[in-house]
Amino acid sequence: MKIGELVKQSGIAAETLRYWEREGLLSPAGRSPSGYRNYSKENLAQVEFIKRAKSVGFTLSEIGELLSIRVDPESHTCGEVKRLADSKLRNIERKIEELGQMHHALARISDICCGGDASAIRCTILNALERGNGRSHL
Amino acid sequence: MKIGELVKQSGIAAETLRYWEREGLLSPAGRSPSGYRNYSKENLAQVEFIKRAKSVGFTLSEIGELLSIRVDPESHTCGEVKRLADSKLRNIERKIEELGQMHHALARISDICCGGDASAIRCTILNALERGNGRSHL
DNA sequence: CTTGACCCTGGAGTCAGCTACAGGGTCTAG
DNA sequence: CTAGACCCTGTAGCTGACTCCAGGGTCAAG
Repeated sequence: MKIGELVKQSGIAAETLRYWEREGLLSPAGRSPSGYRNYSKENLAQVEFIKRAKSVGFTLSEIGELLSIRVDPESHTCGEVKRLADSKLRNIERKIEELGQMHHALARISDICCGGDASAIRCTILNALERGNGRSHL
Repeated sequence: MKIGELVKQSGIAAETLRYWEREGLLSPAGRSPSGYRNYSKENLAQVEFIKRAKSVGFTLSEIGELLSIRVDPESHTCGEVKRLADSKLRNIERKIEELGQMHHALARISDICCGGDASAIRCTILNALERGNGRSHL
C-alpha cells in the first residue's frame, strides 16, 4: 500500500511516517518504480507497535531499541526488555512525584485565596510566590 | 549589584538571567556607564518570585502574566490570579492522570514478564506492544 | 490532454527554556 | 601596564517529535 493508505489505516500523518523512517523506526517494504513508498501488512503492524509503545511513554529512540529486539528476539532476552520497561516505569514515577509536589504546593496556596473581585494587593497566591514559606515547593 | 553577584545570590546562571530579560521577565534597575547591568534588591526579589513560580509549574509566559499583576496589583483582582493558578492546577492534574495511565498500562505488561535470561521470543511485554489488548493504554 | 489528487526530496520552522560560543570591551589588583 | 576576571552583544545550537513548505514528479479519470 502507498503512504496515503497507511495514513488511513494507522491514523498517523504521512509527514510523521516519513519522519519515523528518517529516525530509523520504519522502513517501507519497498519502492515503486517511480519512487513511491510501498508498505506491507508488517509495516502496518510495526506502526501499531510504535503507537502502543508511544502510548506507554517510550521515546522514539527507546522504541528503536524495542524494535531491534522485536525483529530478532532470539538474540535478546526477556530481561533486556523488562529492564527497558522498568527504567521507563521509574522515570514515569519520578515525573508523577514531581508533578504531585507541584500540585500539592500550588493547591495549598491557591486554596487560601479568596479568588474574588477584590484587588490583588493582598492576594495570598502572590504573597506566597513573593515570600515562599520555607518548604521545598513553597 | 552586577550580574555575577546576582548569580551568586540567586543561583541562576547569568545566561539565564539575560534570557529572562529578553523574554521580558526581568529588567535590571539600570546600567552602568559602561553598559553593565545593575540589579537592585527588588530585582533579586523578582528572581526569587520567578523561581518559586517555576517550581510550582508555571511557564515563563505565565510568569510574565503573574509579574505584570505583581507590579500593579491594584488594577487586578484575586480572581484573576486564582484563575491562573487553578488552570495550572487542572493542567497538572491532566498530566498526572496521563502519566498514571501510562504507568498503569506499562506496569501491568511488565509485571507478567519473567525478566529472565530466556530469549525474548515469547516476551509478554513485546507481545503486549505487538497486539494490544483492547484497552485504551494497551 | 488536462486536471487534480497523490507522491517525492530537502530544508526550514515550531515549541520551551535554556546553553554555548565568538569576538569584543571594562575593571581591578599588583 | 598588564593579566585575568568580569561583562557585553549577537548568533547558533540543543532537546524531541514533529510540521510545513517549495518545487517538483506520477498517476488515473474524463
